Amino acid sequence: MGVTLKDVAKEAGTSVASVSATLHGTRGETIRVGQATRDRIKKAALSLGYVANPIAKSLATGKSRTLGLMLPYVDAFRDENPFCAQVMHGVLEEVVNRHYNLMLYTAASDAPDAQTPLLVDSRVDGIVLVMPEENSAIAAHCDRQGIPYVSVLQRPGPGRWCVNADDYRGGRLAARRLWNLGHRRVAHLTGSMDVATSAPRRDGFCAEMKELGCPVPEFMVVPSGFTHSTGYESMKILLNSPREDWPTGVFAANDQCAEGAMRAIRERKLSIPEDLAVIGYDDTWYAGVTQPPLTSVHMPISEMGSQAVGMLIDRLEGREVTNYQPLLSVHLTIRQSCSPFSPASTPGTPESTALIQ
Amino acid sequence: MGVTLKDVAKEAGTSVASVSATLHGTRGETIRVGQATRDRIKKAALSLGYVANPIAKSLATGKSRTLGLMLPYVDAFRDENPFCAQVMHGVLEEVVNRHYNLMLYTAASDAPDAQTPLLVDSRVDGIVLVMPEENSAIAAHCDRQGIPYVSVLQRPGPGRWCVNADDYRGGRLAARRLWNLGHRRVAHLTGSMDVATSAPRRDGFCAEMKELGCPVPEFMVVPSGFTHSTGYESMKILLNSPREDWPTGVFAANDQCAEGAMRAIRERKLSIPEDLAVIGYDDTWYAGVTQPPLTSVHMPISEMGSQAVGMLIDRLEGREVTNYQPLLSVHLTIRQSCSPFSPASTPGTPESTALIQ
DNA sequence: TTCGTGTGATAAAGCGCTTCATCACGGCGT
DNA sequence: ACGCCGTGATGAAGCGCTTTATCACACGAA
Repeated sequence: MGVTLKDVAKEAGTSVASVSATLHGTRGETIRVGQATRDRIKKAALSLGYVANPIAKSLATGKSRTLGLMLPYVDAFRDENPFCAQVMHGVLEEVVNRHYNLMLYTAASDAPDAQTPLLVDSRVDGIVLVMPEENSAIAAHCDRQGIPYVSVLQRPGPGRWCVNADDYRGGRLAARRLWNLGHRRVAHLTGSMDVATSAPRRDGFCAEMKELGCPVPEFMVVPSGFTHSTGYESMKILLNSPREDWPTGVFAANDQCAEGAMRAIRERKLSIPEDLAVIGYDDTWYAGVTQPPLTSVHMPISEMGSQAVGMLIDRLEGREVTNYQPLLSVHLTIRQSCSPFSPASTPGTPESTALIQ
Repeated sequence: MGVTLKDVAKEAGTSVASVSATLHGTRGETIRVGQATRDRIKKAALSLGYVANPIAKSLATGKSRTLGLMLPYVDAFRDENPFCAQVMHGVLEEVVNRHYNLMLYTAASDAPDAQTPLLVDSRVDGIVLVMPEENSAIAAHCDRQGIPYVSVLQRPGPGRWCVNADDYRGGRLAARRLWNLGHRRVAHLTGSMDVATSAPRRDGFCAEMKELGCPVPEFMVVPSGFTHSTGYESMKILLNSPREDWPTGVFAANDQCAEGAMRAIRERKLSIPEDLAVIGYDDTWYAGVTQPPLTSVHMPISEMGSQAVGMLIDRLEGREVTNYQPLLSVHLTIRQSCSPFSPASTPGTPESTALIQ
């Protein structure tokens, strides 16, 4: 266990320096090795089964070709929400593409003291922070330690590297869709206000409705959350109001929330989308398999992950990054939960099938 | 950037050795430091903001306190199946509990040559392999390099450390449930046969039905897969047979497959569970939000992840592990997709509500 | 006084790799 | 013939930490 450079050097009858230069191509000059020794070294390495020790390499170079991914909470994956998983997908993909490695960290919420962020150690060259909620402790730690990072879902700030999707526009798209289908009494189940994306989605939604001449009354904006159960509860609140106050269209915080809302709606024996249209957010695979399938604002989640990684690596390798606060665009994916026609029933409001983009 | 032991030593007016011993408690003897210097050192470290360099530590000790998690494919997270995400949850949780770190690897399917497994480098003390399909290349690489590993979902073999759930029993539970509810014409949509869990589930299912005096005819065992779409297609095949051959109960490969099957069933305007009962497998959160919610064989997925980590660390730290091929138990979680009563309709076969465990 | 012996502390040798500084050598221009 | 330079190759320092061997120094017992 553990063939070292020295072993290879001895076998090939050369020096460690030459072996190092040959096997791990030094960038260009300083060390030169002739073709003959090169071959001898390669053969020796192969026959001994040499495999480099990245730890030693890291110590010597000060770089580890490893990125960290900091997840907001330990439960990021038990969670019913595939969001983290999808960010991770993008991150992993790009990391693999670029021949980097990935370390996983979690901002353990149970130990909020100064210890925790120490997890983010010098094993990594830089880190990707998934920070739906502001957590300045970790960012501060990175700043202090001089660890470059880029955050996902954190609001832009001066000098802050962060990738976001256009939540405000997402809200507007949802509003426009409902309005186009003829809905005039619409509601919004907001995400948790601790999460940075919630407010812009709500604001975009309300702004668009207002511009369309149909402002959303305050009681139609119901605090909810990003889970199935919060969606269910919040929708029930709406449906407990007098019948004439019921919305005909609902814009939910995300897909899980929307499905929760749909459950509440079904329990009232209302049909979707005829009696009540529903729009979700995120457009994860989940939206495609609900019953009925969800119309949802599509957020390029895994792209956000890969962009973050891309920016980070570019920065680490000294390339210039012009836009370090990209705002990725969203669009609406239309399915049956909010459409003029339903698969199994009579057509709904048929006036506008106009594509929204 | 980079306060070293030496800096602290100078500041405290002592030697590096003492600082090392004080700050990173050496186990017991060899080096002794008096209380006075101890205090001085701690103060110095604090004031300089010293933080240890784990890379150097690793190089010196040969241990990294880091585990690797090898995922079967890059798309493990884009995938609609939350399985990987849940294993990961368990892994991460235990890793954090034990104060280890986690590196993420992926068996990139696009580069099946010898290069790939090199990703698993000596940065890790051991690795957890999630190997639904046999992939001996990676295992072989670990063997060769002497990297300890434990695999999840790999069939037991001599000397092989692996954690599994009792798939055979899971199949039996599903069969028993259907039988108890009076179903005599039952079908099984199998998982992909490349995946180790598929066969035992099928075998358990068929064995139980046979023992109950109701063997499953061969055409009722339909090759399917672990996705929504394969479930949909396979169910359609079943429903394309003459009406009198239709099953009254279906045991699907997993929850996604079951939901696909349910879609096919709905398209035929059959109701679930009255006309056709459906049982899923895995019992991820997904099973709870389908329409109707899925009865599903519960597999302790995240526990499998944490057990794997637990075993691995125990081994690494020289503790004795008596059972290195644990078979975790499964149970049936009953919901509406396979129950005598339906929420919105007439009772189905009311004979047996007996709990199955 | 002398010899252990326990205590506090340190110098220095690695861990496996990178890389700077240096060197030997042969060919070429003048 | 001399000095120069490009080429091939190497020794050794150093990355930040652990750990072994060693040492200095009292203090109590013989």
